[in-house]
Order: sequence, then C-alpha cells, then structure tokens
Amino acid sequence: MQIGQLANRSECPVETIRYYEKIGLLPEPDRLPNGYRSYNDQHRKWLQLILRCRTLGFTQNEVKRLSGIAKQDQPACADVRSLLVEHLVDVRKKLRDLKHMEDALIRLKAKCQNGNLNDCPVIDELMDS
Amino acid sequence: MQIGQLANRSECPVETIRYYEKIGLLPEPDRLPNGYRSYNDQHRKWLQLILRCRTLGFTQNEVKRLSGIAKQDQPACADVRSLLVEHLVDVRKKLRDLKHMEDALIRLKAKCQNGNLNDCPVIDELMDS
DNA sequence: GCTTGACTCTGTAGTAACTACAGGGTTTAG
DNA sequence: CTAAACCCTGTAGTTACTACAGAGTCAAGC
Repeated sequence: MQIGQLANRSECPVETIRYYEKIGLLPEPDRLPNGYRSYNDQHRKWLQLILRCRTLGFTQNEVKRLSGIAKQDQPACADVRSLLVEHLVDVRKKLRDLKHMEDALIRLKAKCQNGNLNDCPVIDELMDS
Repeated sequence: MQIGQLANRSECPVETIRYYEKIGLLPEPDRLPNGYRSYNDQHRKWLQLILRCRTLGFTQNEVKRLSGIAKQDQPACADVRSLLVEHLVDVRKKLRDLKHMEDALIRLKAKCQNGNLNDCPVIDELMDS
C-alpha cells in the first residue's frame, strides 16, 4: 500500500500522514526501491488510532502518550484509563466554557431586540466601564 | 496612561496589547516625546471590547468586523446582530461536537471497567478494523 | 554623578496541528 | 513519447498569541 491508497482508505490527506510520521506519531514505513513509502495493515491501524483520537479531541502529546502505551507488549490499561479520565476533565471544562459563551451571546442578542435601533446596545455593553 | 498601566487595568499582557495594535485591532495611540505609547480612555474601551469578544470566542476576523461596525458614527445594529447569530451557530456546533466527544469518552471509559485487565479494550477498539 | 531596577521600544522566533506550495523525480495510460 | 497522476523533500503560511534578544529611558537611592 502506498501513501495515496492509505490516504484514501483512511480519509486522511497525504500531507497529514507524512506530517504524523515527521513528528513521530506514525512509525516510519519501509521504502520501495524508488523511495516511495510502503505501508502495511499495521500502519493503517496506527493511523486509525491517531485519527480517532483526534476526533475525540486529544492533543498530539496525549496521542503520543497513548501510542507509547499501545506499543508495549502488555499495554497498561490503568494508564489508558487515567489518560481518558484526564481528557474527559478537559472536555467537560471546554463544555462549560462554551455553555457560558452561549448564554452570554443569547443575552446580548436579546438586548439587540429587533435589530433596528440606531445606536447599538451590544457594542455599548461590550465597551462599557 | 502608558502601556503598563493599560495592561494592569485591563488584565491583559503588554505584549498582547502591542500585538493587537500590530494586526490593526487596536487603534495606534499617540507617542510621548520618548517614543512610549500614550493611551486614553477610549483606547481602554476598545481593548475592553476586544477582550470581551475574545472571552465570547470570537475570532480576530469577527472582532475586526465588529470593530469596523463600532467605528461608524451610527453603528448598524442589524450587522452586529447577524454577527452574533452567526457566531452563536458556531458555538452551538462546537457544543454538539464536544458533547459527542464526551459521550464517546464515557463509553470508552466504561469499556475499561476496573482498569486492571491485561490487554486494553480501549486501544483495541481505537485501532480496530 | 552614578548605578540599579523597572519600564519601554522593535523585531524575530516559537507554539499546535496542520495545509499549501515549490521544485523536483517516477510511473502509467494512450 | 508525452501528459496526467502519482510520489519525494523542504519550506512557508495559518491563528492567536507568548517569549525572548538587544536596546533605549526614567526615577530613586547612595
């Protein structure tokens, strides 16, 4: 499998795959005689793990930690669990922050009323005091 | 008021103030004979608006649009309102995405159970198929 | 008068997590 | 034989800052 096929099957841009290799997230594949990268199914699974972690909002560093754990013969389940729990805390903090933003935006929008006042109470409030 | 005082009163690092000026978010202040920046209360209000927009999750571009509107003699309230509504859509999308992440993380964590299994079902699932 | 510390200036480089070239080589289809 | 579609490396751009490096300025204390 060369990089384009892996990219297709994984729905991930070619550049991103090379980038993950460069930063050490994805193990370096063998090379064909012409220098092209040659991937096997194990690489595909690694990439899958990275991509899924990304959709879960993990940072690259967290993915690296997870990769380190996964690489071991006997992955330490407890470590994975604590990574998960830590990340869950982050995600919930972001959820709270966004909820606050949403509330504030709704409140500001209500100030705006019908949207055809001449001076804008929203701008006034944002600049005030 | 020079930059340090403005930074203190606004709880915003000095570098950030200079940065906002550089990218055109904050109007350029007068300079003292020695070249130091000299701010007035209007600048403080502008900075306040920028900082509050930031806590609301607006991008710099959105803040620029808002600034453009606020600069007018008769700020167009309807434009502000549409900016608000657009941003609210973004925020709600992010909320949905994060909620999905949270759910997925909770589900994975449950798989982990007590955390002392030898092989890790979480890693298996993330790499699977 | 001189030094020390706190402040200010400009400009550049670093961060995360990619994306988008530029400038080249290789392979395959017609 | 050539054109399209791949592949390679390396560098620069993105967002929203943060962190220096290297320099000038100012007020207080000895």
